[in-house]
Amino acid sequence: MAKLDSVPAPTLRRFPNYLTLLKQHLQDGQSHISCTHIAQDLDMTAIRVRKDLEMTGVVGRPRVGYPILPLVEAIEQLLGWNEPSRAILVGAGNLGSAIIGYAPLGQMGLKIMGIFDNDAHKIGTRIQGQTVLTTEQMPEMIRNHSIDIGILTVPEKVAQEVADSMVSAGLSAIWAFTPRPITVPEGVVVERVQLAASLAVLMGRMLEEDRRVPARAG
Amino acid sequence: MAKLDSVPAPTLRRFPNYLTLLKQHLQDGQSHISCTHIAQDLDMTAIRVRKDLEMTGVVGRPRVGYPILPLVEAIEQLLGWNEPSRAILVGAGNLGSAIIGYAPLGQMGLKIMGIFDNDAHKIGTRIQGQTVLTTEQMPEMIRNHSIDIGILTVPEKVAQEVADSMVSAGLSAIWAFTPRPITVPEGVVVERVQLAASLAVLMGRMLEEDRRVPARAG
DNA sequence: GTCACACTGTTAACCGAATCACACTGTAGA
DNA sequence: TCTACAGTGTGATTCGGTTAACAGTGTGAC
Repeated sequence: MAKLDSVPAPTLRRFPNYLTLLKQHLQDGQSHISCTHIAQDLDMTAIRVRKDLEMTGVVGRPRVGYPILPLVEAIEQLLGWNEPSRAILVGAGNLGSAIIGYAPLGQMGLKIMGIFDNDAHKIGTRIQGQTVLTTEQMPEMIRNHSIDIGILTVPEKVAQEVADSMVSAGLSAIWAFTPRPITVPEGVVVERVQLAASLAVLMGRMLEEDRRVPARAG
Repeated sequence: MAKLDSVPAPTLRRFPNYLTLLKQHLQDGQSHISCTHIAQDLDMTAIRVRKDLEMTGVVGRPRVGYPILPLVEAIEQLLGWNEPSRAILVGAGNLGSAIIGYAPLGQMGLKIMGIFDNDAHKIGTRIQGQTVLTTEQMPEMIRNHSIDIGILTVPEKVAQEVADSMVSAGLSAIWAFTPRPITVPEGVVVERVQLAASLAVLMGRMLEEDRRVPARAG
């Protein structure tokens, strides 16, 4: 039985990596896999893999490893990827379209129920087979289809406003691609994808490397 | 003078947040700002702000706060955002186009020097005013224009291959949007943007919340 | 049957980041 | 000039996640 303890965020972040690897080995016909093997494939230490898998409650056997199928099922259950969650996307710009087109979204238990924008030029157009609706129709959609997750890819200026109307319509989780934080009431979960933060880490480390080995002089 | 100690990754990640806030206050005509104020605006603790700003080497004054302009300059220097870095993007699909169209890229010191793809349908088309070139032309471009950063938005299958040819052409940093890790030699910096990981955290926490307050049943 | 050992499960040590507590400083106000 | 105090700077503490160390276990080989 899976533990009900809260899973640390770093572990949650690594779960998808395990999933893709496990599914691949499953397709190759294997039924068990050892954490040493997983660690090698994903370039991490065996201990960390063991610790992460411990969260699933699945037990392994000496000289055999962990049973893959139960692992996959346990992880998917911990992530809620075993059954589809209903989601909407607001902001059908470049980024929004890219997210919608991101193939493995379906494998992650996400079902896009609607796409919204307030740009007259975009309303009525189709993205990946779905018609773009006006933002005004959003709250109704959230209520009538009991949407769980809102994907926020609107420009900075209206981000907070849209988030507010999402929350007041009953959404419980927001996946935000906004450069600045948004504030939500207690109980609503927000996860931000910060491209700027990621780039900052990349360039910061790059400068550090250059400083350590000054091969190229600016 | 800014410290040359390595800046912790979490701090690097927060720097862009400070930057946008600071620039905004600068535009509003303010010359100084206190960490308490910053903390309130960004919904974090004052202590953490102070610790982060400590890395810049800029000193604040009691009852006045930190001088904004030096702060901005110090942070941009630590991130290498003060002068443009030359970058290329490989993989002109949905995601690639979205990245190219991501407005603040220029403010982050990134100058896109070329866009590459190996899909015959895309080669020759224009994205944000730039013509898509064939992947074969990439190494030449890297060498001739001393490109620093490669943005990797290709499908999973060719990711490692493209990364390899980037590295062998002399790139020193890769910003990868690939679902699986890529391996590079020592000295090359890789930063992955993992959409799946982010979504995993969101949904994991959502389930936790539901478990804690079981308002909605299945 | 029994032996070796690959691999797991668990407790303890470690480390870095976040947080706390508090001394210090110099400005603003009287 | 003096005082109060907002706000900084810093050493000590806590905390969570990673790593290490080691005991336990049951499979596969002989």
